Amino acid sequence: MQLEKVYEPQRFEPRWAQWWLDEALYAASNTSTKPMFSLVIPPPNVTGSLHMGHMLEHTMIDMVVRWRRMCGYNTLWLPGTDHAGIATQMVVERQLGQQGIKRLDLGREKFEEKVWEWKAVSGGRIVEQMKRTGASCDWTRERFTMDEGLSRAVREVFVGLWERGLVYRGEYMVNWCPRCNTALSDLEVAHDDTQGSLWHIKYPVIDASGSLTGDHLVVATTRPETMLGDTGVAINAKDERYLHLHGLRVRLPLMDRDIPIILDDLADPAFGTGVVKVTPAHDPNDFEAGKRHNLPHVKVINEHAQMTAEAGAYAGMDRFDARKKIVADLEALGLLAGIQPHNLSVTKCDRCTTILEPLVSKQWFVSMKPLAEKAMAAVEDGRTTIEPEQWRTTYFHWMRNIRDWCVSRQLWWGHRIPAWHCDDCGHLMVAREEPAKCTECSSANLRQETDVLDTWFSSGLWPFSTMGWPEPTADLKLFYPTSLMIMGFEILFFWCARMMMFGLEFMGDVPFRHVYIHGIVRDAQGKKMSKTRGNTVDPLDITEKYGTDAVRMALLTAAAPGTDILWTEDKLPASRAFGNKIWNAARFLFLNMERAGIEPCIPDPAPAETLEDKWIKSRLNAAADICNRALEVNRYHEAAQTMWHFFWGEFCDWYIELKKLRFTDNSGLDNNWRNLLTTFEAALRLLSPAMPFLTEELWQRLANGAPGLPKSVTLAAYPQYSPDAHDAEAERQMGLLQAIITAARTYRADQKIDPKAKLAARLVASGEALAVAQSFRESIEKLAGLTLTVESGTPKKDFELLFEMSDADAEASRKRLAKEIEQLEKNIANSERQLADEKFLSRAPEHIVASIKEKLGNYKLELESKRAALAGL
RNA sequence: GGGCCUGUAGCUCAGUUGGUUAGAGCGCUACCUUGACACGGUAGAGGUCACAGAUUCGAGUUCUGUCAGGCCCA
Repeated sequence: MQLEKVYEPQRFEPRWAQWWLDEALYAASNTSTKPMFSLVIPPPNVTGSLHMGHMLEHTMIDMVVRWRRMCGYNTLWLPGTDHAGIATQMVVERQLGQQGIKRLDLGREKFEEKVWEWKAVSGGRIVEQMKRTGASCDWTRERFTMDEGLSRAVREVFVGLWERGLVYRGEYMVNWCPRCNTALSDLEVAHDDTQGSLWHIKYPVIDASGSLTGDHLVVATTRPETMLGDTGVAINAKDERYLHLHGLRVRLPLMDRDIPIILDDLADPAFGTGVVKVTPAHDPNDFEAGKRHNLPHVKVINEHAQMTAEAGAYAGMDRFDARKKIVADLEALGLLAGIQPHNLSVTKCDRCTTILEPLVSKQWFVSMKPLAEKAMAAVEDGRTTIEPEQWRTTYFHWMRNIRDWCVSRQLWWGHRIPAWHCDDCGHLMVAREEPAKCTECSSANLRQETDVLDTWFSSGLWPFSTMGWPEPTADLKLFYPTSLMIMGFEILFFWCARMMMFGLEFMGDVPFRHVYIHGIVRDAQGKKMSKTRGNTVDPLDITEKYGTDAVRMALLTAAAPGTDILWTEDKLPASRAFGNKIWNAARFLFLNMERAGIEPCIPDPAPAETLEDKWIKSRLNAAADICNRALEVNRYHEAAQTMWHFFWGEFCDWYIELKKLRFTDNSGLDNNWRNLLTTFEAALRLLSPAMPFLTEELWQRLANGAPGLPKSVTLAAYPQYSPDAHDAEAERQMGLLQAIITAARTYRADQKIDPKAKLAARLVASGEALAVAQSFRESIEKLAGLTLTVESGTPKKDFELLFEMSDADAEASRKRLAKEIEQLEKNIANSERQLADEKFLSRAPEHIVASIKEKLGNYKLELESKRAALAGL
């Protein structure tokens, strides 16, 4: 069998992706008795497409899931998407807008139909992209947050919370997005530090009889347009400057409304003028102050951020136009005392960046404190772990300062709140199914609540709603709690925290045993990738160009816990080169198998007879050990780097190089080949979780359809550590062999000896080194370009390699030796100083002292040897 | 304002509980178009671990402070 000369993953990746799907290779069993490993995907937004963040997350998940599966676990990776209420509604509204259709003209039902149509198109896209990248999900269990079953779970939980008294409805000040036309939760608000202004406005003081006193109070505000809704002016009780005015009133400019001067801590004597206007309808702090002082609400800005009829002459204007006009009008009246530049934090809509308007409205809330307490306890006692550690701290910090969650959204796309209003008596009913008549007055005039729930409400149920809850399904029984959750920190509060709360409340147990928070993929300058910045990388583009395995490897090797990935495209050629290396190692084996008269096969294991066989088995064992332990604790980069180093630095650089010297035509499947092929096959299994496509392609070619083998390398056994396979002797001896070859090569390079010229050399050694040099004499000659004589003797170090130097330039050697001697002298001085230090001797542990002594001995031997060599030049 | 993280080779980053001469990939230099691979091979150069103190026999690693950069929450 001939492999093409160059690794071209595009040729086989789509084929294997499709085959894995067709064979349903990754479907989990809910009747299996094998140990279980389950994980639910953080559901991507159904309207989105795959970006680098997904690619990183899915690659990590896929690696750990594939590894568990190969380790013999009954493995479930449950895929799906969420309906992303606001984002999806925005997209569909925009599309309809292009056809000149308005949502309100269409009506709720028709609009919902349109969204479902769009979902069918767009939801397919991200799933197709995932399939192409080989995500080893159980596609038979794919879910969507708006599926019937998941919607039922949403109703069940909402009603359950209502029955527990944890859901309430009321008039509160909420974050309102005038563009999305909906209330938002605190988490959907972005705070943006902006350079603004502080306007100082004169409010004329009036006395009890209603006449102007000629005095005035100067208030400082960042939002002059809200003054039209002022219903009070606050001063601080400790502020001597204004106390004499307490009890009087001021005449609100532009509106000619008389409003009281109140005493309240809202007024900070150190800020601005120390006098603050109070607008209970348009500011959260003023809302509270208004409650304390019974101030009326005057709503001057509406849901569309336009001035209301209450705004008098400004009615109908946009809030920012009104601001300009009001400032101008105040100035004309001589009531503008000044304008100061001022830095302030502006609240914006997380989705559309529109500046939010705090508005009072009737919304649905979930009481969070009781839920948060359970969620904290579960992490405190270790039922769920959160790693890296810093996120555990963040989790607690947020939970401790939690506030109630506004869950209602004024959207049409989402789970409609299961509540009904009686049009006759006004009674409110929350129920699992639509009631036939009012439970108070028996009227049949019922209207369902028009609000829908925050998308994160349904996402919060994901680990159990996807498994069939509230039905007691076999899936739930086996796969809940899930084993692991891998996700980004940006949804730690939005999602992870809520899943913890809902899981504990409704399943009586945590949703997952471990949470691992990965970093985010940034651009080369460390900036977050975003479409508006235009610095995004399309994972499918680079996948097409370099292959999925290369993209995976580039991400994995860079993904150290707790750090973000600065994405530079030069990571890709490197990992594709690694793929090419693997490909060509295989190509080499296949070519030589043909010469040896061997059909591709995975032979039975053979005893390791040669040093290189014993050594590579020991190294494979060590690599398997590191990979298994690293994957156990989410150290993906460590596993990936270990695979890389084992395959390239050990298997290719040394093992194959030594093995090829033993090839003879028509040898047949001897022990030499058995060892080589079984090691190669084990290496493919070792690498499979990281590079599933390439390893599958090569493994299938090697397996050659032989009976009795697993269907796919991705279902074969992952290499495991065995203490018996560790061979210290072989590692030591191989180390000597490598040192001999490297010494000769270094010498040649230093001396700039023609690479084709054979160099005569003498090796003096004793014991193990002598034995190794004797049995590998020809190999050393070939790999280092020598003609070598090996002599028994007593070298100063392990061995001495001597060259004929009659006409060679000794200068380079002298320089190198001098440098090495200098380093050795430094080391010796260091060690001697340490060993002369009584404090060190008395306080350091014995094994450390012993190791320093041994080190010193070695340095001295080496120094002697180098000095002799230098003298001999 | 409260909290978290980062600062190690030209670049991107590793560096478990303090203990050999601080590592990798890319890049760089020299040589090699050696029959698997130039997406390659061989050999190199390159770091006072941001700075200042402290603890310790011993600090890249622990503690304190300073500087620089980033993030989260108000």
